[in-house]
Amino acid sequence: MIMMPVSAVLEDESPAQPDAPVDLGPLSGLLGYALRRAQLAVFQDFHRHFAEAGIRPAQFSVLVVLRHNPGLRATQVAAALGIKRTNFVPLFDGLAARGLAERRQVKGDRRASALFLTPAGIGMVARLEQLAARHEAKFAARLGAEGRYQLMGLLHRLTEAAFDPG
Amino acid sequence: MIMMPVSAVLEDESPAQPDAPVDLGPLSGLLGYALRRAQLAVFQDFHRHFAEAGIRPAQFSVLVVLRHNPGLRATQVAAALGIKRTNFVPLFDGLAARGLAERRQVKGDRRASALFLTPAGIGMVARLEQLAARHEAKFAARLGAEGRYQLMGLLHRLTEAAFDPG
DNA sequence: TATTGTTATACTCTATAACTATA
DNA sequence: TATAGTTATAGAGTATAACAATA
Repeated sequence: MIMMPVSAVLEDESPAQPDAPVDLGPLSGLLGYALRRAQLAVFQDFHRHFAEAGIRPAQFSVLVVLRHNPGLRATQVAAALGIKRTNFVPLFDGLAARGLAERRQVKGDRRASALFLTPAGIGMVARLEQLAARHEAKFAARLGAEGRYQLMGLLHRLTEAAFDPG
Repeated sequence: MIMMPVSAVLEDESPAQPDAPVDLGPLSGLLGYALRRAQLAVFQDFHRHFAEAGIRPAQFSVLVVLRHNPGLRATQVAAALGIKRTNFVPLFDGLAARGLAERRQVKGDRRASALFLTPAGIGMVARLEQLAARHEAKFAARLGAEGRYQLMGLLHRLTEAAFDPG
């Protein structure tokens, strides 16, 4: 027996009932849709943890890369993170304006500059990596160590496929 | 023994070598980073498949929901897809301007309108769902049926966790 | 000629506040 | 008072084109 909420409002178009659950159709079986929703969920949690530090995901990724690769050039950082050089400029400018990072002259190539964290930037990364660890632990707890390991492996397989358009 | 590429360019800052691979540090272990890269990879493939139809992911999701739930109101569609009502307006306007969807009066509530696809919109969705099936099959082939099933399950667990901020 | 960094620009997505016309 | 839809606006993210300085 099918029970449905009664609505006296809508008539001859047989439209959806106001309180009926929405049928996502083929959307619910699409990897891209599930990935987008999961990524938004994780990034919302990221934002909750990092809002106090005033750092967004893209900024975090730049800070971490410069922490582990001091002296990289803009083009290299951008390429490693999948950011276009042209968009990297204002992103880095924001970090530089806050005194977290800086450009230094490169001897032998006056076009380029080498990018470094300032001492303040290094301190900031140390703090952020602690926040990141707690943020990550929350999801690891939800998936279990094995589930998290499986997920990382599956995601890497998808990412690698991106550069091999079959 | 540690081997590293020689660079005569940079000196007393011991900066990274120009051609050395970039160390992503803790980024490579973060679920959020892996999710973002995987989602971008899948959406790039989506774009390759759907560019000829001139449909972006958000538009596709609205069309599919209206195909399977004719007569929904804007608020319901937006909520189901995680879009703010205010941002749904121009998104739907774009579909309406192309003759793919339309607003109809609701008898009994003159504030609201019921949303429907036009015949052209229904035809478009039929075509898009075929494109989506091929797009999806590409990634299913890369993961295997079992890997894809596991991935969907893990992603759902992350998404559900979003509404339970622990 | 090619590369590095940059400016200008535009479009999408996302977010908040505030308005209107209804209910 | 509350709700449905809308407008205006602003901030991020992402995209292309074009330029100057340098290699």
